[in-house]
Amino acid sequence: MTGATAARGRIDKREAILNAAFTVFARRGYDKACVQEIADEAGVAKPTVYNHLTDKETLFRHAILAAADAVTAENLAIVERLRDPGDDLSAALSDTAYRLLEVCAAERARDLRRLTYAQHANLPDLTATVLERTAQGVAEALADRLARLALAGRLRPCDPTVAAEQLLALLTGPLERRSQLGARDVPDTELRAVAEAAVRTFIAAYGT
Amino acid sequence: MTGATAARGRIDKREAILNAAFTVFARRGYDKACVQEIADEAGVAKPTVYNHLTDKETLFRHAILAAADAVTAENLAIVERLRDPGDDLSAALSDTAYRLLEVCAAERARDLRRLTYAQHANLPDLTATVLERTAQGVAEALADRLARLALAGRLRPCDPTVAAEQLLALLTGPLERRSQLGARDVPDTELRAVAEAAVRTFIAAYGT
Amino acid sequence: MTGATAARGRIDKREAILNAAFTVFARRGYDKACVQEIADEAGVAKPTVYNHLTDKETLFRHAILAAADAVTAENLAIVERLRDPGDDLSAALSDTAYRLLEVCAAERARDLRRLTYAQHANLPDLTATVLERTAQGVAEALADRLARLALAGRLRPCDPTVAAEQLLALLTGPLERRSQLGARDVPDTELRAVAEAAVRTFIAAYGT
Amino acid sequence: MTGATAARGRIDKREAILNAAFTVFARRGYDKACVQEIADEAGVAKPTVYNHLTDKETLFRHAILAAADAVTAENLAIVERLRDPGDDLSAALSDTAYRLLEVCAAERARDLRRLTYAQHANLPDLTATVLERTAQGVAEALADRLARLALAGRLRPCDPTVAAEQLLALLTGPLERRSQLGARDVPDTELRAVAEAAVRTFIAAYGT
DNA sequence: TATGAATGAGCATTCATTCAT
DNA sequence: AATGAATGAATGCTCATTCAT
Repeated sequence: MTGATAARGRIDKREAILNAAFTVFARRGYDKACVQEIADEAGVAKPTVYNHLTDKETLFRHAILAAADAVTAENLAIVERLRDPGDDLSAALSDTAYRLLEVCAAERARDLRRLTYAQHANLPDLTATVLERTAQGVAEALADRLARLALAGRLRPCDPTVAAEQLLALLTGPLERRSQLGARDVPDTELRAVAEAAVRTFIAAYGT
Repeated sequence: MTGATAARGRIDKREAILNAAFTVFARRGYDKACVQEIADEAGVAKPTVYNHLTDKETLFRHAILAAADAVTAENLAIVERLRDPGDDLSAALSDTAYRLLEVCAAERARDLRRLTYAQHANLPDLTATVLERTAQGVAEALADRLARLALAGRLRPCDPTVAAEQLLALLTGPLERRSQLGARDVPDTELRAVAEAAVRTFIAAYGT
Repeated sequence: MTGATAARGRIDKREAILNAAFTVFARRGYDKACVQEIADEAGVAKPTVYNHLTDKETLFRHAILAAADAVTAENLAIVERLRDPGDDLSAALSDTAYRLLEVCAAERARDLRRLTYAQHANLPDLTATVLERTAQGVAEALADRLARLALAGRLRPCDPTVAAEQLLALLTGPLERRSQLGARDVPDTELRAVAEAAVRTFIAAYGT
Repeated sequence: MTGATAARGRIDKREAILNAAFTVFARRGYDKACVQEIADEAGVAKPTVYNHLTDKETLFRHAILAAADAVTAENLAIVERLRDPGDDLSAALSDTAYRLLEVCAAERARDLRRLTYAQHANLPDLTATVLERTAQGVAEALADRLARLALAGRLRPCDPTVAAEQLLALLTGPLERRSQLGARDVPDTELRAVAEAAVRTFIAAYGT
């Protein structure tokens, strides 16, 4: 067996632990989650968890950040598609909007949001970091796209940061209320409706 | 001592406990908050807390609901003012918007939001109840006002529920991002800017 | 039941815990002793131990100091008898010496010594305090007696501190070696022999 | 590389481990010392420690015994010098006494004493062995010298075992009290004073 | 032989909750 | 009604020890 394989095994185990941690934290919340349960979920012994991640807190931070990066990657890929919106801008935006909602409504994003939010009192810096890596990043990427569209005359001249912020608000606000902060699964049709409504309002305000 | 006075004393004590509970829960989070600290904060002995409120969970529920009702009352009062918007609709909406933001940005509302959100995994029904009593109620009240305005021809005909939802989203979404989910105090001028931007977009989409 | 009785109960429990603690610490050593075993020995629940004594370390300190005070009281009472030595000084000293050896050879004193000594690396201040309260105190009391005896012409003029120190050394040194640092019970006749030899040497050096 | 060299390397590593062990045990005490720290101190991996020494306990025993032998060798060499005391017996004894005190006051001897003593409850046989190899051996060697001196008429006829025991007691007793069981470094002048006083008393009792 | 990685067992400490007063 | 005291149940974390390489 090669050293590379062994290293791979180590990394796999670490990843397994982080995944298990996210799962369990999402299931129980930070405080009620116990390291033993995470270890069980990951199929390792408790001290192995500590060997890899020091601390319950460290474990939490890494699990959260990993999830945040995954969610962000998905969202950025979606926004990126707006680089080439085609002829029907409204349709392109609706598509983007719907896809973003899909990601946000998915379990991982909801759990991530909830867990981060919940620990704000104890781990204030984590909130900031996560926000930066998720919402902020996506908002900026979207602002970039909107700026280009405005420059191309397909949107009225505007502050692209505010425009992006508002478009995202029009998506996530209604989503949150309808999902009851993630308690309820929002059916696909409703997702689509929210996306349509958001884009309609957005175009009314920012379209040419 | 009259019976009424005694009863008053009892009620006062209960209220003191609930206030203390909200304070401590906000400070530490549900799990890290311990009943002893709440008792101390309320100036009573631990068993007294149990005498009045049975359970840590019950205590939490009541403390949260009391805060929710207080916040809602404030918000409803603000929305109510839209019943008589005066000549300048845009100005009236901006005023309403700004005042709502003020309430949402205030500590109590932020704590309420955070605490509720955080316990979603453990107390799912509480999330629903709080949502109903706060956001939902305010959204409906706002929808009522918008419906009247549309009927009066001061807004274009529209689904008032969606309109209200979107106006609120345009307020709370940007607020949350700017406050970093409540981590940072948003200065008054920024609050005003968010309100203006929201109303501008809203009027563009729904104005006549 | 009166308040006094209740308070008594509280104090009794505290004392029971301290006694149990000393017993268990003596049996297992500081680190190997576990609080659960102490609680069991005292017939209380583990948290009760913590209610009364905060900490494993605090528990240890108090248990040790209580034992130290008890041992010291015994020794001081013995030394005190030298205040009235009677006609045969040598006999009086032998009696004192033997009684001191008895105390030092007894289990409690041996355990105390061992436990204190053992934790010196971790709790250096405790060593000092215990030494002060035991050896130091007894040495001083003995020096007082010897000073009076010298003054009365029954011992040759000398530094009573050194004399006391040496007399004690002549007792404890051989005792320790013979008991193998407390491992072996030294039979009474050996105790007596050590006392005799010590006093003989002492009188040879300090007698008139 | 010759087999001998390899063997040497092996032995060196073993010695390094034993030294590291003694250092760490002295620093932390038996229970608080952890094998990892010893391995680090020795510059080897943890399993290597186990390969060489089986057990934490075995490791402890060997480390202690090695130190005991070293201390004893020093002490025996000192006592040996009494074989040729010169004209001034008192001076020769004082010199011996002072040198013995120096060794006993040194860190290694103190640590050895403390560690052995501390583990008496758990490793009773070790106490006995160490005592035999150190105090006992030295006491016997000293008794041999004293016997010869008595035979040569330079000391009064006496039981040399008791005489040796008492001389040693007059040295170590005061030393321990003054060093607070090893907590405090005893300055050289005090060491000398103790030695002088001990020899003075000894000569008074046993001189011719 | 030497080691990186994994684990079983154990322990201090905390806390919600309940009695007895 | 209010409280001081007591407790059962958990949980984070450490460490001696062992595999697999």
